Amino acid sequence: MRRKPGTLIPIEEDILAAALSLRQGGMPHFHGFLIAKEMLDGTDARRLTAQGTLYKALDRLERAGLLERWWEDPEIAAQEQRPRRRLYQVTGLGEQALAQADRARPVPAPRRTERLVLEGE
Amino acid sequence: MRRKPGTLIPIEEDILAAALSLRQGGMPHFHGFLIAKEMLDGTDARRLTAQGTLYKALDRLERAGLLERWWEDPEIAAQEQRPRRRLYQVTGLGEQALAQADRARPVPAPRRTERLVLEGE
DNA sequence: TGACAATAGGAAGATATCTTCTTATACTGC
DNA sequence: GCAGTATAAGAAGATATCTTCCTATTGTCA
Repeated sequence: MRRKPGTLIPIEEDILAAALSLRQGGMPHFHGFLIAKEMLDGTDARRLTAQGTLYKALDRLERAGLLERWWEDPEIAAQEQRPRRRLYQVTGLGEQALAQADRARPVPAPRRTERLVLEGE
Repeated sequence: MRRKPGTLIPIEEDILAAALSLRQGGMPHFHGFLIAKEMLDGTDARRLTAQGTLYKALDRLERAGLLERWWEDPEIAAQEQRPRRRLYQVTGLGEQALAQADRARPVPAPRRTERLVLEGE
């Protein structure tokens, strides 16, 4: 789906928001798998399939300069007996972009974290 | 399924045989995923599922001293952008055990690499 | 021979990342 | 408003290893 240049699409906003929320929780950086779980936690768990979607979004955000990324020291992964992680951090530009997106959509259509109470509930 | 102590079961023979065949082909050691593909190549491809079966067999062989294993240098895995591998090598004991199993079963029931020609083929 | 115990087999999923291919959708320009 | 295009979404699979849980099978002993 074509995108208006300079705008964020929902999954990108979600990633940035989740990342900042993690940072406030004391996690200075994150990795793809973690953010995937984080993003699925609150919301309707659309399977952890579609990981391609997430990793591609991370790619875009990195290329746009909204995220920085680097590989974790492979020794650490080896010590912890798991595949190595790629670590990400929101840049200043990323924070700005999210703030701007929030301003642009001040009273949005119901957010994923909210829900309408439908009749019959 | 209970096993008579000191004997090899088919999957274990297959692993040792495949490993020795690889060694003769110039590969001094192997990793689980490789041997899995190797073993499935000639035979009826029972899906690469049941990897648990293979890794558990590798575990047994290692514990029995028929295989040695060690982790590949994590730097190499990182350089090649893939998960790290656990490397295996058949020990002298392993070779002996395979030879003995072959002697014990000189004209075996049709091997996986052979097949009977059934009527209608 | 029949029951039981021990162990192997297999399915499924966790841990991570990334690629390819097809489908769906949003934007843009006419 | 509609057609066409660019791009995102999603499914699926590759790369590796390992765990858990349930089922099937085999050997042993009574």
